[in-house]
Amino acid sequence: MSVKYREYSGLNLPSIEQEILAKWNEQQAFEKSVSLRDGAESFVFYEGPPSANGMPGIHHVISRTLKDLVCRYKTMQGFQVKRKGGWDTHGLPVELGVEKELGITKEDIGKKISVEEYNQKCREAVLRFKDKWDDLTRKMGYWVDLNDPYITFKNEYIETLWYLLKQLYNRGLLYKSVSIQPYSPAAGTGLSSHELNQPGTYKDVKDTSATVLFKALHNEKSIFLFEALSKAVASAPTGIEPAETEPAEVFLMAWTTTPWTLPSNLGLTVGGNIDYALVQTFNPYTHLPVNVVIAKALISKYFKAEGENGDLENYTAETKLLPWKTLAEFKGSQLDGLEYEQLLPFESNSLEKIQEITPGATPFKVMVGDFVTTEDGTGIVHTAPAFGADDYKVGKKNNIGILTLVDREGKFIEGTGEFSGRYVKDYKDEKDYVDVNVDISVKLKKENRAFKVEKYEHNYPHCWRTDKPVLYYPLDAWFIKTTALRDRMVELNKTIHWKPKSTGEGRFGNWLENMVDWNLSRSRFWGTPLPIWSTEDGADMKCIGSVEELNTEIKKASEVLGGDVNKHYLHDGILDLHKPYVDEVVLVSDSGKPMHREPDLIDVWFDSGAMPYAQWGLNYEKLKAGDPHPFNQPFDTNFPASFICEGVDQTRGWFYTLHAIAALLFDSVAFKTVVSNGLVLDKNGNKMSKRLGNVVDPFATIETFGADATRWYLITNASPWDNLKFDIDGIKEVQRKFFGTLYNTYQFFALYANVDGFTYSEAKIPVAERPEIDRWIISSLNTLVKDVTRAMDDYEPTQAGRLIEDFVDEHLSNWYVRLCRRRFWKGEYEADKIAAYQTLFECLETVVRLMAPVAPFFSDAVFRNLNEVASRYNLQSVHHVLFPEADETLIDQQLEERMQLAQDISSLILSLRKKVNIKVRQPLHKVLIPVLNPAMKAQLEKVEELIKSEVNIKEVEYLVDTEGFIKKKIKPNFVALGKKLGAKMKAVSGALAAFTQENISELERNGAVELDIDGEKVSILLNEVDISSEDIPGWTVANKGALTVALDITITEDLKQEGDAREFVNRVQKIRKDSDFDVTDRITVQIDTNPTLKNSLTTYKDYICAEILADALEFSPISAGGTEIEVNEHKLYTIVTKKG
RNA sequence: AGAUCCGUAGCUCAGCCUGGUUAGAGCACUACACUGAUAAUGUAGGGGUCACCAGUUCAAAUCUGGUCGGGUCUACCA
Repeated sequence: MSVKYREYSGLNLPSIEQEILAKWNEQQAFEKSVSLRDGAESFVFYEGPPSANGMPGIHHVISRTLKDLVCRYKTMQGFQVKRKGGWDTHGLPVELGVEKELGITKEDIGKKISVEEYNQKCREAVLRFKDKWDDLTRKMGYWVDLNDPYITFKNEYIETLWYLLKQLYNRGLLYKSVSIQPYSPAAGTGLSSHELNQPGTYKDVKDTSATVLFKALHNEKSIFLFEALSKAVASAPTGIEPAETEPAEVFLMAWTTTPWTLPSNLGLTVGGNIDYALVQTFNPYTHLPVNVVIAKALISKYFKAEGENGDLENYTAETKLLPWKTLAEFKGSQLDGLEYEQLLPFESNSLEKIQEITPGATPFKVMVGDFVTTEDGTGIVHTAPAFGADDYKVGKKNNIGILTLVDREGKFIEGTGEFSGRYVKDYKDEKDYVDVNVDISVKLKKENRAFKVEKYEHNYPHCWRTDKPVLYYPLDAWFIKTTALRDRMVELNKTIHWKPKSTGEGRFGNWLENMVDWNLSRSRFWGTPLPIWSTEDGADMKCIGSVEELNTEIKKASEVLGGDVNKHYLHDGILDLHKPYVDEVVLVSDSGKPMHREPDLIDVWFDSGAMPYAQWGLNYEKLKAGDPHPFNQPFDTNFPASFICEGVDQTRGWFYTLHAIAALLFDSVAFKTVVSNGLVLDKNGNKMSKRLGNVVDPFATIETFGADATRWYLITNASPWDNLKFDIDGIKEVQRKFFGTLYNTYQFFALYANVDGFTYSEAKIPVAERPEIDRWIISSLNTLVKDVTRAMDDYEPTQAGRLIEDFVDEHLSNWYVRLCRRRFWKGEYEADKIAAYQTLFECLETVVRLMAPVAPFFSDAVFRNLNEVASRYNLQSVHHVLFPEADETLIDQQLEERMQLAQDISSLILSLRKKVNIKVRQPLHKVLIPVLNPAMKAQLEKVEELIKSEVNIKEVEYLVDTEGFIKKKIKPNFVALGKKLGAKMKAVSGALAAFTQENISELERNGAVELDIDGEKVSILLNEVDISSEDIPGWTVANKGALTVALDITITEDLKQEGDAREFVNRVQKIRKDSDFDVTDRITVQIDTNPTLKNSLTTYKDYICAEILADALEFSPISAGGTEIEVNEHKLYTIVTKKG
């Protein structure tokens, strides 16, 4: 075994990581970190499965670092943390990738290429970059079980999904219904939201928009409108006579950018709280008098202000300015239920037809909907349930039926009059395409049913493949009735610990409140098939919940139906649960009819949301026993998750599907804590994208700067949930500042510990017996442990990391080591030195354990180096030991405070030295520190020695309050006084500012003072003010807060000589170093005669010799070969030689 | 359009929950020092209307409301 601490020749993080990786591999460090905790309490972690059909990016590094550090931390706290990896393998991105690669489109599948071949291609493509991912996982130090991951395309996985779906089905939570989905008539296919979000699909187009007039029926629902009308007419001095032949008409005005949907109109929707007005005016096309209902806020869009109350009587076709007049105002809710005349009646949309499709439907009425705005249009929304999701929803609620007068090719069906057979948009690139929307508008104009027709430019989605406008179309789909359990899901969500909180309450909470049923259907090829078989008339259905069940049903169907039915699946049963095989299977209904599979696949998000169960697979014994959790072990100890973590973009993705399935089927949360991290942007705050060329290659970053520096940077630079502007310079800074400093500290320790043979073999010196500074750093260290633990427990790794950084840099390196350097290289190997070694060792070892979760490599390297010599643990890796626990008895608040005082005072003295230009090497006689109270003096006395040596001062003199000598200032303590005084604060503050030195002294003597504020007596206590010294007349002083120091800058002859001596020592040390002498080499020194310096050097001969490891100083003339040095402006030659 | 996060020095971020009177670090820049840890370190300097507006309060970077700008998610609508 090595007895020396390893020393490095320079800090090379990547190479250290290589070494550690090799060790982990060879020693099975990860596996051991799990098996060492056998029998311990589990901390359950779920790995959100990435899709391995694309390259990993730097943004994957951040969430995986978070996952990893939490798991490592919990392991170090004694929990057992199993981390099963997983791969998301189904879904559109995979399919699109394969289509692109093969140069085919969806329509070609099943034609140019068989479904079987196509799916085979998908299966191959999906793990294409698995090696790259595994490589990144290893190199970034992410510990996750890669040997036995769950893979969503495996039969066992799909089978569990089927089991879950069947549970939903049995509970009536899985149902088939029509939904309005984006649909491309040109391509003949529905589009997923993903496809709709392809770049460039939304385009600005000019469409014919029409504001049309729906004629209100005159009955009790609308009576208030007609009454308002007749009242207005009656009160008018010369009203327009409602002619007998032409009864007054009231129109509801609605706007549409898709006039082709008008024949399918079945309702009008208004906002309940929106104000509407009944306006008397004329139709600008027919010039007939009309009375229209429109949202009050939108009147100005249709009528000019100058036309208000215009001359309605003398209006003619030639009148330029349309006169108008508000007759009545009312809320939208008053319009609810109002009926109107059908706008464009044809044979295909007669009431009989409508009720044939939807029995009992009551169309052509006004409804109230919350989606109505007064942004544009008229505030009355033309509602055609087939062609808009909102329309469908509100229509269904009000039972107005549904009409789909356009077929899947995008043309009007037969029975729509002159429009029959015409395409609603130019889907076929026809040469002489005439826009049917224009024709519809013209027809309406002629019929006095259009008020305004114009071209309207808006943003509309287009099919990314055909470039043709999408339309929203009703398609059959299977849904999970998530809304049935909405309240429970909201309730369960309240028990989840969200980081950050707002994502859970806001983004996720609101999402739950407004949740709609989950549309599971996807009409694609590569995915989990819906395990539902139905008869042709849809009367009988069967949902399959396991492979065994399917095989049984396969046999049964074959027996009942006979013939060739299922003949390929009789022997071995079904071997692959994907298309096309499942589609070949025919089952039989209880009534003996053949059943075919419902053609849909399910949403991939169901795949990943079901991973808590499917990752373990279905257990048949438990299933047969009727276990409510029939999954393989270790499911029971691994549900729900203690912790999961993914990007915020998963809030409505994975987080939601996990939550929904767990709530729906198991009345449980799926995870107790969830951390959602923000995005990684480039250094300018732009999203990284291949297109912009600003993506950061994680491999290159890790290879150049090391995984630890990268991880540390990602974690400490910003809170995980804030977006991170990724800047390479930031990593460089981390590397230099944090790892560099820590490395130096370790290197320093190793250097001297090796010289002295310190192996931590001596008995531990009780902390109480160690010097003040040791007790201080140990107190700070324990405070650090306490704070880091708190931060980590609260899932605030950013804070934890920053705390560690501050400790290493400010306390350990720049104060403890700096002040203690002498203790390591001077003197004998005895108590004080051993205490120093033990202290520094303990600090290093603890720091390394604290940082291990975030920086797993470097921490392990240092830990191993320390432990190989000291053998304090019988464990190989820092990741196997326990996380440090703070020892409260070692925390001394007073001590930490006074050390802060010492640091502040030293810094003040250094600034004074700088001001008067006296270097630190020149000793000074004394420093004066006014003390405001005995406690402060007691504190200072304890750190006096440290201050003296740090700033090279002989004596500290404390100035107690001798009146007049110290000038004091007084300031109200706002926190204390504010509460007491409230509004009088300003006056008191003014009064205190005017205090004289006598006033202050009086307050200090009596402990209180009475002030007269606006005739009121106010008593101010000593502890309600802050008194500080500000000046010592006749001295150069420096202040910081309540602290003041004054420096005696007289340099006596004696001090001067000592200064020379020190300067000389410094020069010789430099020579030693330049000559590459070992720190322990003894030397001889020859000095050229120099009268001024000889005196100084002789006086301090002993001191000098001790410092530079010389036996004597020899003064004799040097003729040649000497080194010229400069000691306080005196030039001097010297020869330094190694002895022996 | 809705939800949410963010806006503090040239850059990266603390401080905000729990309001308190000189708003802090680090990086970068400039000058000086220190040097047996040296690709480190210290001291000093410049640099801020705490995005904007209004309110609450004796007191607002901090609390409330609104506006603007940026990001993300969801939706896409007559």
